[in-house]
This record gives sequence, structure tokens and C-alpha cells, in this order.
Amino acid sequence: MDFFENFDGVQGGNYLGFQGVVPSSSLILNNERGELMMNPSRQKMGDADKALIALRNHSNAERRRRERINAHLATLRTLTPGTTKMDKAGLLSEVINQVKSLRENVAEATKGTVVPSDIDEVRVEEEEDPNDAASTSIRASLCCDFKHELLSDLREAVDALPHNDVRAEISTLGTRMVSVFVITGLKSQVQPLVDSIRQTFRSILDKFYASEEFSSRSSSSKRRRVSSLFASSGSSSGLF
Amino acid sequence: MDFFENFDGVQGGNYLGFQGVVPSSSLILNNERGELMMNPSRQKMGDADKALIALRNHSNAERRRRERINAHLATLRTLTPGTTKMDKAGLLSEVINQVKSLRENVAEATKGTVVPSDIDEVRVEEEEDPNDAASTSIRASLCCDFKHELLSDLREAVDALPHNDVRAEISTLGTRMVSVFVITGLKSQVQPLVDSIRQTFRSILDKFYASEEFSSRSSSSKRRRVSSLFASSGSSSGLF
DNA sequence: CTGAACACGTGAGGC
DNA sequence: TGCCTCACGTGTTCA
Repeated sequence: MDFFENFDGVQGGNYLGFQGVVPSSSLILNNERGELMMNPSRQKMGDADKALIALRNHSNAERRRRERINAHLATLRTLTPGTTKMDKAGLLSEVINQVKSLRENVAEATKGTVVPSDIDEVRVEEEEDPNDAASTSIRASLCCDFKHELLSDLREAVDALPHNDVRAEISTLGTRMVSVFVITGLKSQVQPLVDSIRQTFRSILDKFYASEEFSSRSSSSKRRRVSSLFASSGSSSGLF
Repeated sequence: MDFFENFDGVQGGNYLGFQGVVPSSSLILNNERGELMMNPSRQKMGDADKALIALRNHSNAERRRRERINAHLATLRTLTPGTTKMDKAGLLSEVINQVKSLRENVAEATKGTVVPSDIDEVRVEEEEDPNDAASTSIRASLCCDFKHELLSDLREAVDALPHNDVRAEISTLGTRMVSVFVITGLKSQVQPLVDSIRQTFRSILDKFYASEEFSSRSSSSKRRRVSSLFASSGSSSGLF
């Protein structure tokens, strides 16, 4: 195996690696990038020279690709705690765990977010399924003042949904309520369903507005969760 | 470059690759794993044979390492939507973006979670800093009935904290309140601070209990956010 | 045909 | 010593 001998001191299997010195007189080093070019003083290039320049460009490109990947791995390492001095594979497996646990966290956290706000709104949006990238899910919510009459309408709406996998939930807080539908396991044709649900929810909300018949319309001053920072000096904040 | 000729059809630079046939009579193929062993019928092994077996084991080990890494990359690809048919580097950069956005999501979601619950509790916990893996942060919360007298005690507590980077917030809901302190930028010695804060909060809560002087102690029946699933049949849920 | 992306085997170096 | 991880240059394939 002596034709594989390293004659420059660089690491790795640098079989035809020359550190900036080119053995053929018809080749020259490109100034901007460390790639090989034909020497302009020559007119023709031998096949051996062409092979050399191609090989050199190839190895340079491959090095750049490696650097790109390793840079991303380094970024992931800074983003993932406790992965310094860790194996490449170990780092990746740790990243996998982190992504999974982050998804569980955000799922748990958004689960607690079903608290009715003080503004009326209907939101229907498609969201990714954490466990299966191929299938998506729809999350539809309607937030408004609480009314018994709405419940039967909502039940009609949820019964009209395709029975893939439907979860429905209602939260109330004081006079406010929010109803959330989550339909999972959709494989395709999501957008029509999104539009349909949005229209249904909006008509329910409109019907609710009509039934209110302009009673106590302005300055409703709904109860509100108050949240404030400490005043920076003195403890006589206006809130308390 | 004809000494690099591929004489077996396998892909890649298999320089001394013989597909199961060993050119030296003193070597034999191990049955369980595709590694090279010494032929038991021989007594001694030449140095060339030893070099061959070492090389073969080395390349096999390297292949296993590659497979391990690529398996993790494949897992990440299934976990990250829209990364099929994507570059290795592109996949990693997408994973980075996903981790970052997931962290923002969970930060936003947990930010909305500062709604006082109906159980009294003090929680002090160390949590990771998303932007900097080297530094951690402490999140301390105290949840109880609202009392003006608590506020001065809380202000004392927040003033006593080391002024690294302190964020304090109070939320009230009806008769309930929750106070949250977040101290960021801690580099070390976190646990003593955690213990100190926990003790401070608990003493505040104890002081609050003492000031209540056993008034209206049992069956306090605090107001509660109601959250329920639809009953699976009939619309006469007891709730409504 | 050029360039990009991948798997491969190999040398270096760390325990 | 032996085993492991990493970077390197190379062969191959695909757009």
C-alpha cells in the first residue's frame, strides 16, 4: 500500500493532496477560491491535468459540504444542553429527545390555554400532527359570551364533522366561554373542511349576535384577567 | 489512477474490498459478524494478514457508525415535517429552526399559564435558558388567595434577590393571585438560590395562613375554571 | 458535462 | 495494545 503514502503532514487520507503546490506546470491556483485553474500561459491541457483539477475541485466541494453539516451540528450542540463532549450520534439522539419533549411541553402548555378571552373570535387553523408528519389536524375554536342556546348548535356542528378523530371541549370563565374542536388524522382535503368549519362557527356566532338583540351593547366592560409588572420603585402601584 | 480501479461492482471507494473472498489463506470470514478472523487451521499470522484484518474491522466499525448517525438523521426527518427529499444539511438547519420555534412556542404558552389556580402552592424550579445552554434560570411562583399584606413581603423578596436579571409579575383572578419571579443569567451556584427562594416563599405563605386566623377555614369552595368534554350521547350534560 | 450529494475506506489521534 | 470517533479524498449517481 505504499502508493498511498502521505508525503505532506496533513491529517486524513490525502492521497493526492498537495498543500498549495501543484506538480503540473499547466495548472495554477485560483486566487479567490482555493480551487485549481488552468495556467493562462499554456494553451492546452493534458488529460492528466484535467483529471487533477476535477479531483481537486471535487475534494474542495466535499470539504465545504462537510463544514456546512458540521456547522449545523455545532449550532445544535449549543442549543442542546449537556451535549458538549458528546458523540455526533449521541448529540443527534439527544436532539431527537429534546424535540419530542418540547412537543409534549407545548402540547401540555397549549392545553391549559383554553381559557376564554374577552374578545369574541372564531379561529380555525390547520396544525401539524407531532406524531405523524404525513397527517395533519384542525383546531377550531369559538370564543364568546356564554349562552345555553349555543350548545345545541355546537353539538350539531361536532356531529356533522367527519368522524375521523374528534375531540371537543368547552371551557367557561365567568360569563365567557370558549369551545374547541380538534380533528386529527386528516390525510388530505383539509382546506375544504377548514372553510366549512369556519363558516359554521361564524354563522353560530352571528346567530348569537342576532339573539342578543342589541341588549347592553356598548361599554360591556367584560371582566378581565389583570396582569402587571411590579412598579420599579415604591409599593403604591395603582392596581393594589 | 488505474490502481484505484473497482474490480468488484460495489459502490464507493472500496480500495481493498473483496466481497467475502479473502486473498490470504490464513484468514477466514467470521460467521456471526462480517468481520475477518484468523483461520484456526493456521498457527501463525503474518503481519500483512494482521494489517488486513485490522483494516477490515476498522471499515466495518466505521460503517456501523455511519449507519447509527444516518438512522438518527432519518428519525429527525420523520419528526420534522417537510424535510423529505431534503439535503442532509438542509434537514439539520430545519431541525434547528424547529427547535428554536418550539422553544418560543413553549415560552409563549407558559407565559399565558400565569393564571392563578385554586390550590395554594409555591413552586421554585430551575429551568434551561433557551438562548444560552451554559446559563440557567430560576422560575419561582407563589399561588394563594389575594391579600394586600403579601405584596410588601413579595417586594422585599424580589429586592433581596441578586440583581442578575429579575422579572417579576403578578396576576390576579377573582380572589386568587399568583406571583412569578424569573431570574435569568445564572452561571453557577443555582441550587442555594433555589432553596433560599423556596424558603422565603413558604414563610410568606405561612405568614399569610397565620394572618387568616382560621377564618372560614373548611369548605372554602373556591371558584374554579370548569373544563369538560362533551358527553358522548345526548346533549343533557349536567354542566349546562 | 458540470456540480451536488451520498457512502465508502482509510489515516490520525484520543482514551 | 485495541477500539472508537473524526476528517479526509474518492467513486458513484442523479439533476
